[in-house]
Amino acid sequence: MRTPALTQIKPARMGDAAHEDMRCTDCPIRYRAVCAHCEGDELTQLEQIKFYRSFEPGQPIVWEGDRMDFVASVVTGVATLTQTLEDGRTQMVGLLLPSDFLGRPGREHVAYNATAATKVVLCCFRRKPFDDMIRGTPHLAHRLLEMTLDELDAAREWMLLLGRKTAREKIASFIAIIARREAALHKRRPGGRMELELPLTREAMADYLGLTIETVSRQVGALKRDGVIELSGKRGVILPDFARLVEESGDDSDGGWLA
Amino acid sequence: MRTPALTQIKPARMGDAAHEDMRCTDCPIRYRAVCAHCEGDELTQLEQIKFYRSFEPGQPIVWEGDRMDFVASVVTGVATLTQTLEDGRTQMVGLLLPSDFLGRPGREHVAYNATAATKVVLCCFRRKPFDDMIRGTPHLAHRLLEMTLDELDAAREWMLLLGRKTAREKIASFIAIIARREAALHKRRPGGRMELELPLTREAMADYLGLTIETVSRQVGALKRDGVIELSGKRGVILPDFARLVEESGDDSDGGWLA
DNA sequence: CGTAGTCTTGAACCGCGTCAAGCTTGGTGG
DNA sequence: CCACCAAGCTTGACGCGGTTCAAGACTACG
Repeated sequence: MRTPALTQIKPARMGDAAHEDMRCTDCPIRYRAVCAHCEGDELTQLEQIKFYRSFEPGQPIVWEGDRMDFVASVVTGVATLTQTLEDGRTQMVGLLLPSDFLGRPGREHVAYNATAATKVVLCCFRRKPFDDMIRGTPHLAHRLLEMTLDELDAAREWMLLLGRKTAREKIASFIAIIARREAALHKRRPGGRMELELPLTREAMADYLGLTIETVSRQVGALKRDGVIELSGKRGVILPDFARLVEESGDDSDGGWLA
Repeated sequence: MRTPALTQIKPARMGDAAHEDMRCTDCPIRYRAVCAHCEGDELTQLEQIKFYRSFEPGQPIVWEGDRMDFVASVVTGVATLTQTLEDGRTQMVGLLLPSDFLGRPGREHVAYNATAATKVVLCCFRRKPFDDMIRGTPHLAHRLLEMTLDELDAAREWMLLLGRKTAREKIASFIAIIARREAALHKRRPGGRMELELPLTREAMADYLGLTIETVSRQVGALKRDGVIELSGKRGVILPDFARLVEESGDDSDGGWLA
C-alpha cells in the first residue's frame, strides 16, 4: 500500500495564518456549524481557542493513530474519512462538507484517516479547551449532539447503499446525494435540470461506494448512454431530470428527503 | 448462555406493567445506559416519566413512519433496526443490546423499523418530557452524546465490513463482534476458548451482513469445516480459539479493540 | 512533444446471488 | 405415539454482476 505522492504538494503549512483575522460573525458556516447556537460570551470563548488551517487536494489532514490536538469545522472544501484493512482495502466512512465537524471530543487519538478531497479550509479548536467547553456550554453540546445524530442517520443510509444496492444504483445514489447537498447549499430544492461538479476522483467515489474504479467508470458511462446524466469534463455532471436519477437510485420514489 | 434476568419476566403484553415497580437503583443497566451519569434529583425526574414494555421475539417494536411517542433503553434482550428499499431488499442498520438507546430525541417520526430479535424489555421514557430533560439536564445530554458517538463509530466499522469484506470475513467479523460484547457483558476480555449464543436468525444475520441466507449458511459451514468454529444447535457457537476467528475476520491483528 | 496522473475500455474469471430441493426441529392433533 | 406441517436451515447447480488484469486514451503540465 503506497501513500499518495505528497511531493508535488506545495508548502501549505500548518498554522497557516491566512485567515487568522476572520471574525466568526463573517463566517460562511456561522449558523450551520457546531457553533451555530452560540452567542455572545460563548462565541467569544470559541473565538479565543480557534485557528485556521488550509489543505491542498490530496493532502492528509490527520492520520489514524495520530495524537489528536484539535477538532475542527470544515469551512470550505470537501474532506473524507477512510478506514483500511491491513491488506490495503479501503472504505470511505465519512464525507465532510462545509459546516461538518471533524474529530471526536474526549478522544485522545484519531480513529480515521482524514484527507482533503479538494482545497479545504478548517476552523480548528484546540482540543483540551474545547472538551472543557462541551461540558460547560449546553448550546455547544446540544448542537454537537444534533450534528452527530444527523451523521448517524447518514451513516445508516450509507449502510443500506453498501449492503444492498447494485453498482448502478450506487452511482445514481451518490450523484443524487451530491446534487441534494449542492441544492441545499444554495437553499433550493433539488429537481428538474441541475448542473454540478463531483468533488471526488473516481478512486474516491469507488472508496465511497464499495466498488472498484473500473466499475465506477463503467456505470457512469452506462448512465450517460442511457441519458440519465450528461458529462462535461471529468468532474462535471448535468442532470436533465433529477427525478429520473432518483428512480435509478433505488430509493423510495420520493419520500423521506424533506428533512 | 444463561440470562438470569429474563427468567423472572412474566408472559408480557405491550403496556405490560410487570416491571412498573422496578427501581432505577436495582436496574441491571444503571451505569451503562443513557441515565448512567444521572443521580439524585435527575434520576427521580427520569423515574417519573419511565415505563416498561416487553416484546416477544419477532415482534415489531416501532415501524418506520410511526409517530414516536417514546424513546427507550434496552434493559434485556436484543433488538434490531432495519431499513428497506421499495422492492423489499432489507439492510439492518442497528443492533441494540442491553443499555443501548432506541429513538432520536426531538424527532417526531420513527426513521427505522425496530424489531425484537429475542425477548426484549425496554425502559421507555415519554418523549416530550424526555426532550425537555435533554435541554435542562447536562448529565443526560452528555451521556447521550457519548453513546451516539459510540454508535457512529460502530456504524463506520460496519460500513467497512459491508463495503470491503468477503462473505467469509463478514461471518467471522459478526461472530467476533458478538463474542466481544458477550465478554464485555461479563466484564472479561475476549480470548482463548469461548462459548456463545447467536442472538439472530440466519435471515437477520444476512440482513446485518448484506448477504443472502444461503451464503450465510454456506460460510458458517465453511468456518466449521475449517475448525474455526464449532456448532451446538442452530444458535450455539463454540470458539476453540478466539484469535483464530479474528484472523479470519480480516481486521487488524488485534489493535483497536481496547476502547 | 513526453511524461504522469486519471479515466476508460475490453476480456476472462469467480464470488455470491438465484432458484430449487431436501433436511431438521418443534408443535399440533388424531 | 406417530403423522403431519410449518419455520428455519442446509445443500446443490447454475448464471450474472462485479472484480481482476491488461491495454489504451485523455488531459495537464513540463
